[in-house]
Amino acid sequence: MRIVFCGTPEFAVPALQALLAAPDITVAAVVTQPDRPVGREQQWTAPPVKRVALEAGVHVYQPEKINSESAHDFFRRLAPDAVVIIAYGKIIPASLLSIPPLGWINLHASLLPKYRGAAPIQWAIIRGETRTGLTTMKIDAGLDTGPILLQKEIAIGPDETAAELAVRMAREGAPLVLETLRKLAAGEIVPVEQDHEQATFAPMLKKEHGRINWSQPAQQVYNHMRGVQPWPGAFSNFRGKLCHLWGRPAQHERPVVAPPGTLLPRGERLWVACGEATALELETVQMEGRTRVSAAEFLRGARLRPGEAFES
RNA sequence: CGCGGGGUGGAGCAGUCUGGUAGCUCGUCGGGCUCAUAACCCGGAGGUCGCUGGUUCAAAUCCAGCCCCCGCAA
Repeated sequence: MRIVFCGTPEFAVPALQALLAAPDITVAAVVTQPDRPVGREQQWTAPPVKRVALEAGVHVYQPEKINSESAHDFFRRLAPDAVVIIAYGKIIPASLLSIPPLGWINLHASLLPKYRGAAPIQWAIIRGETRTGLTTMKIDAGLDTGPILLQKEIAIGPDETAAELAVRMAREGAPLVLETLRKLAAGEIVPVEQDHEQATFAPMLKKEHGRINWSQPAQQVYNHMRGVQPWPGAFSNFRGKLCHLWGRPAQHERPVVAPPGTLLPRGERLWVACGEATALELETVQMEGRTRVSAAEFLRGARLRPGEAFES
């Protein structure tokens, strides 16, 4: 089977590697986002998928616009049996979707129709889910609305972060993609229309999604912290400065009597009052312009006044 | 030249604007105290204040250049 692979970040890498290693599959080309300047120094950086493709000696195509005449020519000329698209980062126009006979096969990191959109892993954790899953589907004109091919459930660990879960799901998704392609080619899969009534959405995270809401119970604050790793990270404001925080729900028998956001030193340890009389224990703190330090180190330098609180 | 914060004994910070003997919390070492504690008390060691140059009677502090770290933005 001849395929074209479209993908960009680390999440797409395991599936690409599996496809490259599969004896019955030929990766005719890899399509990925253009190199972009990254980081404070604005260094031009190739997407992870591109690096893997180049190592494997596969042709790489990085169009600025996927909805262009040259992109259409590219796909028509290669004439793949199927296109595998994983976290590519652009909406594919319908005129391209009809080119491969087996269609465009997408790996999505949720049990569709739940968590449609760009950040399904993050939102599943933020919402406190204990299980999620992987779905392969045929791309159609909508956003993650295509018919389902295969699904696999994945348990979410109680302390797992979005970054950790993403690595795990990318790895588990690779064989699922292979299985989907093979069974689809063999006619062993009947695509199942999604139950659109049940759909929920997982929009791309923005910076402000990282801001902590201290009026939520500690467990919810913790779920939020886990879900926004590694970006945008969970943060609040302290003494007028942005402050990235890592922690976990505090163990306590008595209700915590302090307004949400109040910093509560307990010797070398540091709690923050949350909603419903709960508290979160901070493990590490990173004030803007400073390096990340333990709660104990933060306390030594901060000289907290009684009743001081995170501003929001 | 994208914007901004920072580099001070082993750790985290204050001091820099308003130059004038290097400070706080902790650790460490020695001693003491206590049934006990988020323990406490006394004493000691440990610093080229990122680097280079300049201004000055005098620079952690003012000026210039360089190195490194971080937040934002992309």
